[in-house]
Amino acid sequence: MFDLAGAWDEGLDDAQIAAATHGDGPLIVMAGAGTGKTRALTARVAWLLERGIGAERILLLTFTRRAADDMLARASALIGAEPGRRRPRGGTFHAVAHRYVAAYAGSLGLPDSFTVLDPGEAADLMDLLRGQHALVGTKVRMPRSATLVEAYSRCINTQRPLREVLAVDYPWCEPHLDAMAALFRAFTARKRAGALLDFDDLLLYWRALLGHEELGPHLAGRFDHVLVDEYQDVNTLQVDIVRSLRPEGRGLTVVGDDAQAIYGFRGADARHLHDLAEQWPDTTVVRLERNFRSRQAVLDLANAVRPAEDGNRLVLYSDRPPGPRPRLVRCHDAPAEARAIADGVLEAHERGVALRDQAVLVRAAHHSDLVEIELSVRRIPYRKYGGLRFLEAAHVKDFVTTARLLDNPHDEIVWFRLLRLHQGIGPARARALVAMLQPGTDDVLPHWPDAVAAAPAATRTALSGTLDGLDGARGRTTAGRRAEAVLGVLRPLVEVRYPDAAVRLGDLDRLVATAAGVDDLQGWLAELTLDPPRSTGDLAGPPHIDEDYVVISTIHSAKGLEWSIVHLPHLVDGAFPSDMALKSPAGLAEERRLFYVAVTRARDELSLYAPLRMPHHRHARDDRYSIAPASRFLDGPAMSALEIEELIPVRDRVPAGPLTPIEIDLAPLWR
DNA sequence: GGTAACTGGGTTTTT
DNA sequence: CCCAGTTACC
Repeated sequence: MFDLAGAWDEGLDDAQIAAATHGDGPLIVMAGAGTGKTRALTARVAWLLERGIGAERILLLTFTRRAADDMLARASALIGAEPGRRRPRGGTFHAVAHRYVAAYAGSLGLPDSFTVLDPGEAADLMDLLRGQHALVGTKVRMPRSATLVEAYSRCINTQRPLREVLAVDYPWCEPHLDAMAALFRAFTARKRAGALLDFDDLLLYWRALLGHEELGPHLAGRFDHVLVDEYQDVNTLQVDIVRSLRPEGRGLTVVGDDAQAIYGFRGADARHLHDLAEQWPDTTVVRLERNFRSRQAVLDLANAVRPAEDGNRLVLYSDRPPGPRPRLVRCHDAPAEARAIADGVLEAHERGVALRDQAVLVRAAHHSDLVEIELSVRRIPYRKYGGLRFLEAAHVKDFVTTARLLDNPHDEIVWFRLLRLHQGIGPARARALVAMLQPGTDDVLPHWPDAVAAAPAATRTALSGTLDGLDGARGRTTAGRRAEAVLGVLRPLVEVRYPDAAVRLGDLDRLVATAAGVDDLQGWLAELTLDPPRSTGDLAGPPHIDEDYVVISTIHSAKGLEWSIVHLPHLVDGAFPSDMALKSPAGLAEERRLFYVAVTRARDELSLYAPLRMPHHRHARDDRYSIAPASRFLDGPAMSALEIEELIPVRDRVPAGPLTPIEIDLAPLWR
């Protein structure tokens, strides 16, 4: 049986215990960074289980799959779960939504074989349709397909009309308002017709299920408790979902920190966190301010940069010894910054700090380019998280789309992509061939010979090989074998298409290997789409115990994580804060919160880097530089929490005066 | 008419 | 480094 004293032994303090043992009324846990909210939430789940609430009557909505798994595993450990015992339901909003949409596909008018589109595929679909809506041409600037998807998604996620979204966020697109509205209508219709669901649709459909007269209360009634993590990052749709799940607020627990709201660009708004407290008068608010993670010197900086506008200002404090003040390293330029970081990593390693306990956190994925080069040169292993995703690599997309074809051969976009992989088939021929295959009809198989005959002579062998291979793959029974067969189809195409085919096929081999243990290929693909591996290394499974590497991550992907030592490069206006965000006060405020998140990842040591000379990217070709003193985050209060270190004199010297001309003779090579 | 190979300009963050 | 626009080739 659950022993509450066991939880105390883990070091819960009064505030955490108050959160864990709260009754049924709506509960908001305002949790500053590093204040042990995961422990509190875990303890709450354990406490609920101990009170006799069935595990299947608890729903845990978290921001990432990792957070959900982590919490569920810890809760199970707390109550000493015997194997086979039911675990609480949990996952990301999108993953849980997918489960419900799959279970009630029929009621939603969807076939069981519906497909989840990733944003890249959604952009491809936009591209396919834009031609019919006067959104192509070179005379005026046209929104890119990714921009179209973004704008569309923002309308959905904030439930604001397109007119308003364009006026506020995409003013330069306003001339295209009518065309975009028409395109978006066509986009929705096309998704509907092809049983294609993008990420937003998953939320829309789940919300629709919950809003249904009979089904809604039934679904909500399955749970006694709903716990939502990172509530400052929810958007309007997610708020609606939570409200439908807990209409009276009974059994609702949300955890959040408005100072860590960093997903405004995705339609999130921290105001939802405050609205909640006003919605039900009997809401209990528990504040977690005692930080278990960082030394006080790091927290002093965090408190100084914490945005002032938040209503319930949390001030973090620590019982640990203060530790060294965070350093601000002012260095000559970005290469010097990279060298300084590599120096710091090696120096700490010699002191006994494992590489895995050190991280370089960046605003944008490419900010670590030079650091990566420097680490490679010095043979310091690293792993990069965030930024370009594995799933976005062309060959992985090829694999995923082809695998989808097995169960849903009616999807024109997939055929289009697969056909274009063949040498000699471009957009025009692919379109003609897709028309011949008639993917809308019952079976595409009878049309295959026609399609092969219509293809250019040079590609017929390859094309018929592809089609036969697909047919063979459809006959395979297990997911693993099907995945293998798909790779078999793709292998010759990849070999011809990509110069670095060997590397890409290596990736696909690993992907296929992970499919071996699954029973449902389509479900596995949907999961892969919703929760893609965060770095290529993740596919290889859990890393070895003795494997050691520095972590490079975007700050967004680093949320919720911590390291002993953290390096923050590129603290220069235009880089961090990003120049894209400098235009509006709201954008700048979000950058500041992002900075707060970055600072609070550090347990013991924190170094900020401000290169003085940065290529001004608009003129990068001219080798013109802008002189940037530092980021505007480093104002008075922040500076007083910092130790300043000047690295400027360490600049590489070039011999003065004219050099002897150097001649290089390549003639011997051609003899 | 259609494809492949080249060139030059632009680049945030993620479920 | 990826995309779009252009050109050269079938």
